[in-house]
Amino acid sequence: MAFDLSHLNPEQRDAASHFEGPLLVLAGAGSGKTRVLTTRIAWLVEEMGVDPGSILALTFTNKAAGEMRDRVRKSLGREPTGMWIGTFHSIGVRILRRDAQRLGYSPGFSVYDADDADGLTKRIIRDTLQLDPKKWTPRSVHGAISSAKNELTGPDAYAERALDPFEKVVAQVYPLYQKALRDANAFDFDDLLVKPVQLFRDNPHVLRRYAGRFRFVLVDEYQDTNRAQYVFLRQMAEEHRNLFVVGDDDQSIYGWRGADIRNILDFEKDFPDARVVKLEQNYRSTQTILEAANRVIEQNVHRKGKTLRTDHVGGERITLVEAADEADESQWIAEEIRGRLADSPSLALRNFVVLYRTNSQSRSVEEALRRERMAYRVIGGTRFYERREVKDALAYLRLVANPAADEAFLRIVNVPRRGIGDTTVTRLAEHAAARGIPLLAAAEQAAAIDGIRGGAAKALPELAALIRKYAALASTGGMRLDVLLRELVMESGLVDALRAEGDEGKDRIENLEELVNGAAEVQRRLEEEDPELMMEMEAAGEDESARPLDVFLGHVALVADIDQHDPQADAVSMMTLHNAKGLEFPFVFIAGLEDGLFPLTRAYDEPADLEEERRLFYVGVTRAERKLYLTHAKRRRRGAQFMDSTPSPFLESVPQDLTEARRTARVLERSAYSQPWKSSGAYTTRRERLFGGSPSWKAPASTASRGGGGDDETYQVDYSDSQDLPSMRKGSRVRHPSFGAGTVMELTGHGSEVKAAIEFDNVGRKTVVLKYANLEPEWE
DNA sequence: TCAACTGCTCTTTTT
DNA sequence: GAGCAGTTGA
Repeated sequence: MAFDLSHLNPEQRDAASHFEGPLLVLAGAGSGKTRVLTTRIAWLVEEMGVDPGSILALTFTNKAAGEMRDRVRKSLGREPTGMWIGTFHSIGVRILRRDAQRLGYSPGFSVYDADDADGLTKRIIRDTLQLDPKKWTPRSVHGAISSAKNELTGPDAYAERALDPFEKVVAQVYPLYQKALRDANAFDFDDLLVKPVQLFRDNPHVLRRYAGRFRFVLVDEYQDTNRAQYVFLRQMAEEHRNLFVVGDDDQSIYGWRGADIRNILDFEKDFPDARVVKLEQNYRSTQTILEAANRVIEQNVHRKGKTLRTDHVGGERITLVEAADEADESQWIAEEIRGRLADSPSLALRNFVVLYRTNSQSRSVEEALRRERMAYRVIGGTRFYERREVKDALAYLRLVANPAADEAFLRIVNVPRRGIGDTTVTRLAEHAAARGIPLLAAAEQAAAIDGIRGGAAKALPELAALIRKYAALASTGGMRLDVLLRELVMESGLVDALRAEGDEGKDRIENLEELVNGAAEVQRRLEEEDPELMMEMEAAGEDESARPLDVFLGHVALVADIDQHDPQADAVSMMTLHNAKGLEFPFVFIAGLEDGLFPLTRAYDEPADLEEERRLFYVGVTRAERKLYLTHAKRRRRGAQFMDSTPSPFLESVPQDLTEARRTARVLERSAYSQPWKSSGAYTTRRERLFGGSPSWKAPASTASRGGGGDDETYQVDYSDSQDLPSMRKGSRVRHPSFGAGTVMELTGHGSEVKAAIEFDNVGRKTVVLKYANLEPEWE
């Protein structure tokens, strides 16, 4: 019986049943490219009798990899045993786990995250090179190194090309940085892409092993590949040439991290025997939405050029919303969702998504949804593993897995406090550097190091002994991973220290419990021999192999969404536009369509950047199946200051006959009476009542000439951002999250920098910056 | 020498 | 609010 391809249209079928040779699928948004990818995999296995173990499928996010694996499993009706499906980074880890010894690493290596990498860069700039880390910020230096690595430019080649002073500094740091990583038995994110390429280049027989095994290579979101990824693919496919890539140049939004749009534009040049299939039929959106999307992307010059078609006709108009400020905008969105739900009982919260350019925009939307008592989940933003206590616990664990991981050691050496300060650490680092040993090893000898005395001389060997003890436990495999982690956070004193922090510490302890649950999950999957995880256990080395601990840490480093594991939950989704790629929702709100925010101001410097912002907008528009809302606010707080905003120029490219314009009640009211100080809205009104009404302080006259004028400034503080900066006056009773209840004694400053001197009932007088203090009215 | 405190700066997007 | 540098008191 022939494999059934009847669920595909002719172009899709053409692509999915392509057997050998390079193929580029130029797939528009919503054209079913994921379906084509998974169908091709199933077709190869079922119809052509290809061994699943010879298929390698690469994606950019873990989410996409997980979905692809699920779909393949479903369409095969069984586990695709031996097939490798994963992100470029996770595949890199797998390869390195097996073959890192050839690069001088051991399989228990660490993966340094961005913080670790910045920290290491900083130490090199400050301590080794004795340069000023303020002048040469670790972030930008590491960014330059990262870019160089992604272009496969090594330290020597970089140094030859370094011209300006900044590049000269980078050229000094770069080789030291690479050496420090190797000494720490650690890879950074970029290494996970670059090191396999080096490995293959220097060991042709290793490449032959992989290329010989994976006869079919598939890549999703090919437009996002950078130079290193491109070379990796070329290495893998050079001989068999079965490279199947799917992408959309119009959705290239990762230029800033090295994605090279030329990889897709020049695919036919690079692979002259390549076939190209275009998928221009869109199955996702209404005609209205699609027409708008086409108009938007037409404005870009650098593109292959596709025009999406749909069989859907008509569709609801796109709603453009003008709001007074971000709180008003968020409130409007929340109420619109409520209204939609009330109109159609078949709709659920999960049918709605709010998209924005920057993570910080999520806050006001969250507040509005909370107020309306609607469930929501925020994708991205402050991730679980980025939380302080989680990073601390993981640092302990990483040190246990890899005693050479100096960044982990530095993180926890005085957490919880054990009386080890900067001076002690510096002495320790000097000792370690002189002997070429890791910090942890130096800590064992602390008592013998000049200048380390007293408490530190005792605490350091104790810490080292603790780590050694758990390292031994991890190696024998006698203790379950989750049990090990639990005991480690207890015995290290981490939990006790958090307990002493009070309410906030309680939340943090809960997060640690969550982490222990994550460890238990990995342990369980390994015990059940989950094929996906088992693959990482089979390291190539004979004497050393990966342990559950290594597998867990590898996952934590690469999998961002340990804490948002519930795709079925009925909740409104919120995420950045970058995170939205590949997803679809019936109802989509794109918030913050203001000049300077979206597109960001800095994008105006480079035409290419502006085109990338426009592609980002295009990605957002094409997420919508049924209805699209584009909202903007006339005024928004950005960082420490307020900005009057004009609508995004992107809105001009959306044809008027496809849209309807709306204004929030607050905007209407204000323009009707033109009395901006008479702000309305239930929430503000409640605040006004609570705080006794009229504003009781003014911007000092001296600031009146700044920005929009003095009146404006006062108005901003008192009303328009009342949710962030409650209106108050001398004598108001307030509650501070850590200081408790108190009475406002004095108000100084202006604009967003208003400070309040507060006499707290328990802790006395403190001065707080209103913007950050998170004060609540005290209910009495 | 260290912990606690003050004051200052910072906020694009992500593996 | 967080991270960091600089200061102060113990």
